[in-house]
Amino acid sequence: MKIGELAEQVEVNVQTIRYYERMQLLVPAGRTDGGYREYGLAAPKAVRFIKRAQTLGFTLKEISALLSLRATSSSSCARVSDRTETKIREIEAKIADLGRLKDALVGLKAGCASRNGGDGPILAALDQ
Amino acid sequence: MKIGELAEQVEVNVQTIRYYERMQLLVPAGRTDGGYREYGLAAPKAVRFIKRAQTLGFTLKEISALLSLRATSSSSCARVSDRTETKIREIEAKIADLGRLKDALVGLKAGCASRNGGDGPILAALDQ
DNA sequence: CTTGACTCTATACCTAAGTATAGACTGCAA
DNA sequence: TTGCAGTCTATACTTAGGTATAGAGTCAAG
Repeated sequence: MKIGELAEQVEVNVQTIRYYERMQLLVPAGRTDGGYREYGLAAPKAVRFIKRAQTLGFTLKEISALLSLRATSSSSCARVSDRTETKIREIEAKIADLGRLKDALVGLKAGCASRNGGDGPILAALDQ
Repeated sequence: MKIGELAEQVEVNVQTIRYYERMQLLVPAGRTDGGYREYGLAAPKAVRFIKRAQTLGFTLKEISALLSLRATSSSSCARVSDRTETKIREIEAKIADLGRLKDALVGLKAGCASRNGGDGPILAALDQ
């Protein structure tokens, strides 16, 4: 599939896809004789992955690192495993933070009627 | 406390704190006669909240909205409760995404030795 | 075999979130 | 009372992540 079709399918700008390529995030499967980029079936999934990961607070650089964890072929298994472990811990920390933030909001909502509403809980949610 | 002390305590640039003020995120408790900003004891907590929330994928605008949920005094309880509910759902979606991403990485790590390593699981983690 | 939609590269522009600099003021301490 | 660190406002610059435009090439349909 060509870049325009991909862009339409995942609802992003064509320029954005080319930008991701410059950032090493999404390399087309190949090029036509005329020089047009050609994308495989996994491409839409990859773009959606990037977009979702961004909403989870990962930068394009971090997403690139995440994606490169897939490339198990070359570097040693132990090294990949280490970096993966680090990422897992980061993600767990985010989940914990979000959980506390959610609890604070749930408390806020519950307390709304009962008029407690101090700013304590919400700020405290992400404290340490 | 003055702006420099606050900045040092939370390890952010003085300019950043003033920037947050322009963005309506962090208003100083008051000003000295000479016009210096003065911050209360909650200020460091508020700055750390902003920083953490950013790593969770919230923009400053969204963080501002989160913080304004505290201001229960004025607008109607029902309206606040509604917006809070929406935020809670957003956060739950993020937690779910992160959980799937984590599972994918755990699988990757486990599968490393056993040489499966297709790119399937990691891209699939954030699909739909 | 031409025309119109699409693509190419390169370059310029845009917004969010800061960061730095200039020039003036504050305020404490020697 | 002067000197120096810290602060003020205003303005300019920077980086990340795009988005738009110009000018040239590609390619399928009529």
